[in-house]
Amino acid sequence: MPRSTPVRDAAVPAAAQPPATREQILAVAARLFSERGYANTTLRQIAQQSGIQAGSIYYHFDGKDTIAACVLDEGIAAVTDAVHRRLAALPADADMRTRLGAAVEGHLWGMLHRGEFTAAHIRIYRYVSDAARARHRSIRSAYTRLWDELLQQAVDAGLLRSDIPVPMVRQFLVGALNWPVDWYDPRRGGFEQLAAQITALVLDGLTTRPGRRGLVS
Amino acid sequence: MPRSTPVRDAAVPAAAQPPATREQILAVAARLFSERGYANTTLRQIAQQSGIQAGSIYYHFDGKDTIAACVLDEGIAAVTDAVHRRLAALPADADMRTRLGAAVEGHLWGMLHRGEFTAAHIRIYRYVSDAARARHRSIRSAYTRLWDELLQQAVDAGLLRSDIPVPMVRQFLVGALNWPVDWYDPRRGGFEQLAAQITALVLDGLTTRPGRRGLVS
DNA sequence: GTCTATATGTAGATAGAC
DNA sequence: GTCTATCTACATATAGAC
Repeated sequence: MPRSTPVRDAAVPAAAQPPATREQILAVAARLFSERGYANTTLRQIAQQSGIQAGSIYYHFDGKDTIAACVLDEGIAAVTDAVHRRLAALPADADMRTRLGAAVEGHLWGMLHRGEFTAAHIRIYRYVSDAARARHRSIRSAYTRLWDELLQQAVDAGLLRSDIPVPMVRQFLVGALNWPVDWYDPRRGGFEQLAAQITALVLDGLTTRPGRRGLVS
Repeated sequence: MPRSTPVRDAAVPAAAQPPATREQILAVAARLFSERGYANTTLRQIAQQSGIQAGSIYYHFDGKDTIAACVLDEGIAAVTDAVHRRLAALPADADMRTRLGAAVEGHLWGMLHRGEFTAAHIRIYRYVSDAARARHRSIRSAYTRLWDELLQQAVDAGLLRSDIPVPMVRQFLVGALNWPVDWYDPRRGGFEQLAAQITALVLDGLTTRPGRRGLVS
């Protein structure tokens, strides 16, 4: 388990601080894990790009596995927080299509806004130690449950097709939403455009449909 | 580069042969690569599960990197072959929806039928040596081109939405089709059912639509 | 074709100075 | 908090017997 983040003096603006070494290590580790894979990333590489020596890492973390656990934490938190925030910001009487769209946008926002951590999470999750993975199983299954409930409500409301089991729809949907982190390029259209396009694709499909709502562009 | 497969006596039924050591090594490697990651899989593990000693692998392959290259080959070939076969089997006057559906089913069939190799391909591609990856770039871009052409034809035919660029639709689509290998369980419904469900989801989306064609179940 | 034995490199982790 | 130096383990790959 990671050390808990030390409490900072609230009177000092956080922005004035240089990046804490611990956070620096995590950011570098996330990027290297997703670029080079978990086992193929060495503590020496992480240390070098963090501007310290390899041995110094052990002052901040118990070891490589603990670093991986923290990176996984950041990645899943970015996504779940974004989804919860967007859903909570909706008016109480928002219809199901609006709610689904908000959840989709939240997932995409979390994924792309903290791309190093979310990409690292997706790519290294299966390959970290059993201990680190076990610690995350409950977090991930809570997120899964959130989607299953949302999708079931959408089925009940008559918005979603009922000919495919909700868990399978969820696996398809969340899987599809995880890919843009691989290829999204902010220079070709901003986030809002991407979110609208992906939302249209998952909700309405690739084909044209007469009287479609929410046409993009 | 791998040695070319030795020519076998055509008079001897292939099925009567015990699995050639070389093929056995590849199959074990593909499974271990996808289960444990590339860098975290050792030649000793591959050798042990192939029933030989680590040193013996070098009679069949130049090294770990060559094994990875062969696994990548098998994975992409399984998918491209299946797609080409399904498209070629269609009558010449098949409409675009039929053609798109055939390509989707072909991709899924290739992915799931040779799951160890295709899963390994997806998971290790970014992490093998530059040399092995470079060798595959052209193969992968040919496959990408096949999809872009198919999708563009579908746009021209009025079947596919034209408000999202074809390359982005392709990235979304192929990405979405790559996930089922992570969670498909043949004990819960056969391949035909899965293919019909995934096809419906990508073509028509998650939402109900009036007068939808091709309802599943 | 497969074995044993080993050369060589480098990984994660630790100890103790500063 | 960070450094240097080092321990121990195990990886890929090679050599040569059988």
